[in-house]
Amino acid sequence: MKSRKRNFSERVILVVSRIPHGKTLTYQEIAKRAGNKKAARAVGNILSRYYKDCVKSGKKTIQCHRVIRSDGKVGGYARGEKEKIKLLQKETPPLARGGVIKL
DNA sequence: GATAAGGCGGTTT
DNA sequence: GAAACCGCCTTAT
Repeated sequence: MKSRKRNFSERVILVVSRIPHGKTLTYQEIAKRAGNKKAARAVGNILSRYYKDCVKSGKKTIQCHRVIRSDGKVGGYARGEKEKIKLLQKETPPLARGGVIKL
């Protein structure tokens, strides 16, 4: 939907794309940065859509696997939560030991 | 501390 | 314009 809320999805994608290597962000944090901290749910939806859209378009995919829940759980993933966890543990050597980091 | 239910915002069809 | 969907969060039991 391209209206005034277009900023939201845009922000979400931007923030997620800005996540540095080895770091993870929570949906809530992203949602908060996007404008609505309560829109964490929408964030996940947007990410999934955007990810699929990227793959479908053959463009570079975003780091959607670096996005986790506030509980420290990976949450969900279009390609499977296991893959997401694997990727996170592989590229997250320092802080997020044993689980994941927040913020 | 863990599990259950409710509510919330945004997108897509 | 309204209903359904989603990768959630928060509060309550």
